[in-house]
Amino acid sequence: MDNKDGKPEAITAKKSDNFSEWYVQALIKSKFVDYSAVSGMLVYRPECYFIWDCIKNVTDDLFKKNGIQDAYFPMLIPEKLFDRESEHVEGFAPEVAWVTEAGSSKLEERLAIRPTSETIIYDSYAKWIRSWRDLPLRLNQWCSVIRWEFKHPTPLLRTREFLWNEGHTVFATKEEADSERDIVLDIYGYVMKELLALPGIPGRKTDKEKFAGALASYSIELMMPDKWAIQGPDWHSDGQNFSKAFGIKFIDKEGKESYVYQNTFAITTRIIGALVAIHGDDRGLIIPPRVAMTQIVIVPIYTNNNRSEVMNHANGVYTSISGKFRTVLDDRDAYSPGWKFSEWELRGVPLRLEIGMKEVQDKTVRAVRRDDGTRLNIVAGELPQRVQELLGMIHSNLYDRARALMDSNTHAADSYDELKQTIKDGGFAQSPWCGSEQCEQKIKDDTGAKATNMPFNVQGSDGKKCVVCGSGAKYIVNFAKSY
RNA sequence: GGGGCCGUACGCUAACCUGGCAGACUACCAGCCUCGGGCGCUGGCUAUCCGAGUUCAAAUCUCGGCGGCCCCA
Repeated sequence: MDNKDGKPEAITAKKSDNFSEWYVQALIKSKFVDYSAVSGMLVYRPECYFIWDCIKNVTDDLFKKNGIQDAYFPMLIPEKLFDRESEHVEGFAPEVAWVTEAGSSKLEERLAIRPTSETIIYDSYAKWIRSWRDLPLRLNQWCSVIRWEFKHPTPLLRTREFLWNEGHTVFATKEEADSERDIVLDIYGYVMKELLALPGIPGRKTDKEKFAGALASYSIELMMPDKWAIQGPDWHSDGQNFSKAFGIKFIDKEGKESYVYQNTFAITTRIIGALVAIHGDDRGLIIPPRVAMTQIVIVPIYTNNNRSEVMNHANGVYTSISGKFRTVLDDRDAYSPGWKFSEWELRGVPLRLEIGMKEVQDKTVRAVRRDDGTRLNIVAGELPQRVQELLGMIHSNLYDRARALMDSNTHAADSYDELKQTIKDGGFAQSPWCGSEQCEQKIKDDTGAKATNMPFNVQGSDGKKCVVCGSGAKYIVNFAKSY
């Protein structure tokens, strides 16, 4: 984008000055994703897709351990099925893409390309469930969905196609259905913290912001570097809305016919956009070690005179760690060491090992952390253990840094003035609220902030007054400008 | 719905106003190099969105199409 300084591949925008420009350059120049021929639809290149694979594998494993199995349902949904639940249709209709033709003939009934799969899945559930013995039924699918956004697309954060899991579980009773909530939210929280080094705020959505057709929605909210909120994974209690619309009913133990209670839940590729945005810096991406396709890059530093000695040492180091860590030995002759440093930093490899003649003589390697630039020399014989420690430290540091950003910009705001000031300054305002949609709407109109969720870990609305109307507060709500 | 801007190689850009061999940087390919922060050098490859018009001659002027971006409602 800018060649004048002779570094055309480097990111020219500063994250702190121009966040959105920085974000796009970081993603594209690092070869993490690319635009495709379809506006609003992305190509996930290997380092990006690797992260999705990690999220998918770990999440799926935990789903299975908790009794949720994978299945797969069609991508196309007949219009009459799609239209069956009215709130659901209203929520999604404006951005549904339709298939209307096959070859040269018009279809008799147009088919929706799934924006989400409740309707096609519940049509099957209605056929499968007859008795209390068929319950619970807990299925999940990994797929992509299409929502034809008309706002300006942003890579990973707002795209017309994205990848996700959609869990669709059904139970005989409301209690049983509700008991799934914390299991699923804990799985998502674990994946965020332990894999992606991302902190989040779990809580319940307000009725205004809940999923179309749900009784209640719960989300994990994250803070972006511009101090706006972005919604992470979510879980919805759908009650009997869909089961009544789709006729999913069973004969219970007493011989009575009743409708099932349902839940849905999802994590999407959007979280990878949040990961890039939150961890990256002016040099490029910083990928947390557990999801980095390349965890360690070895850069040998040699001239024609000492190439074999240096490569000898570098190969030894590679052999000693490559079985245990995802390691690349960058022995490309065509690039200078400095060029390689910049390249791997741009791509976010968490740990770099430099090996030149000094290290050959000392039998050491020079390690450079991507997260904070720390350099240290490591004795070659201690490598696997030391590298293991360093990767762990990098993960913790990334998490702590993101946590500090979020915590230091989250404020209790018990008055309307405090709320307005917090939103104006940028950040999360946690304020008492009476529960009325008018008060919620007024906050949105006055400040541009919306209710992200009502955090589980913030109690104490007792005795407090709604910041808008002054009547008794029922909830503490996390208000923020939101993606 | 209304208004504006812009389409030159992988990318970024010059030439456009005032018509005359489409130039630089980068990438890419081949080779060299003294290669510790995008090192330096030699050689090579690739482009005027599509169509029509005006003209001896069109990237340049005119018209139409297609595509992209921005602003307003």
